[in-house]
Amino acid sequence: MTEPLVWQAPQPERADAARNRQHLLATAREMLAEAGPERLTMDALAERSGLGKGTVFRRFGTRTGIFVALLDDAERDFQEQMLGGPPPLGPGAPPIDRLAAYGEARMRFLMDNRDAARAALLGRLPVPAGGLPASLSHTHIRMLLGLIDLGPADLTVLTAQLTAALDVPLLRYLSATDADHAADQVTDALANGWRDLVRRVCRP
Amino acid sequence: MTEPLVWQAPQPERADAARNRQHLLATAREMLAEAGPERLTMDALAERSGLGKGTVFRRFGTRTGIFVALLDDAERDFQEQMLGGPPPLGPGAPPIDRLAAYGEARMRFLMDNRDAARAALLGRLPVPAGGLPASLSHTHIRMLLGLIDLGPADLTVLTAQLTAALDVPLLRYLSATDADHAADQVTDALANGWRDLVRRVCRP
DNA sequence: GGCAGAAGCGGGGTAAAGTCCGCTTACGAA
DNA sequence: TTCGTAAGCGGACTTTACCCCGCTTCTGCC
Repeated sequence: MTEPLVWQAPQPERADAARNRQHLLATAREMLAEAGPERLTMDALAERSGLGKGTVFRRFGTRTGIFVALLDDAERDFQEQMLGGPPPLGPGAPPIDRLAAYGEARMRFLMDNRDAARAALLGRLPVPAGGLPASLSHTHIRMLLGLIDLGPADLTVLTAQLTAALDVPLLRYLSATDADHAADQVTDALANGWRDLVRRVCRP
Repeated sequence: MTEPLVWQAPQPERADAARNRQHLLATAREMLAEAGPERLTMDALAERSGLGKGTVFRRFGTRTGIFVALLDDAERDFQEQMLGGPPPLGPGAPPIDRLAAYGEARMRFLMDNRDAARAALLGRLPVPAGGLPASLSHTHIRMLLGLIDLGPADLTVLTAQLTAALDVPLLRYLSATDADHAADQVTDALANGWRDLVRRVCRP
């Protein structure tokens, strides 16, 4: 019996619970847009949504859990593009190109959801007991690396390294106090850097 | 006028302040060794050291600041090895070898100070306004990369990527609930992975 | 429909981070 | 030595995440 990857409510959710979850997510999104992440407190969310504090915690586990849920939600269609959309992001292109394209797409995605991304990814990560983590990003990168001929390589470690190299520089930037200043240039530089890193790592 | 890299008390510290700082650090180290990081609260540290809570915050800024200070302290002699010790860690070896050796050394260092490292690096990083960060690790890696012929490359981004690829996988492991289980094997695997990554990135 | 018991709910309670501000102390200059 | 003042100190206060547990509401089953 393994722990779930990230915190989540037990499987078969009762109808009222599901309704509340949706309501809470919608309210959270509103509050985030209106007043920024630091104003999104558990008490405020409970009050504004007309539910009890206990309920909020039951649904999301921790404050970070709210941002993770928000990001998951936004990630859903991004994920579809990734798994079944047109190349180079979707299947059909050579895996190295898909890897490069994936990095750029993920960066733009995180950038577009910067508030949630910052709070979700900087918050203390829930780590599954007894194993290495497997976020969506991690899984996808590992899958693509498996399709590339890399010679002798420890794919587990390489995946962890590349996942970190993809997310962390952007997160660092997003945490800077003036993160909105030159957002596009920075994103471009990071996307180019990712492309270059992939090329260096994967060339024969 | 730039912000300091990490939070620190204003420059010329009064004698009583310096004494208190040392006393607090020593007490913190004791508490960490005796009861683990989660028991090291600001209140507890203040009480045990016989000082006021305000003083603790004045010295370290935030809770994370204490772990950062602890780690900095431990890092001092490691740093000397790095800057002036024998090759391949110190100067004299080819920069690629130094880079590889540095990664392994840093991993062992973080592993030896895992409690402080985890708390310091997972805690919300204080990010300097208006620029990319420059931790000791970051600076050293950037310096070494500057000595290597990499062809066209954005060294700023590459440095951020490699710094992340070095620290994050280990931190993830350190955050796992059973982090002490197979510590040495994991460290070895990560060190090998780092060596391999450096080789891939830096080969002509 | 009625029932049992699990799932969900609410909101008061606790602990710990971080702030504030009036009092005290070190220390350079006269 | 004395004095002015900036630095330091302490601890009450505020805020907020997170826990607890008695009560309520679903929902599958007869």
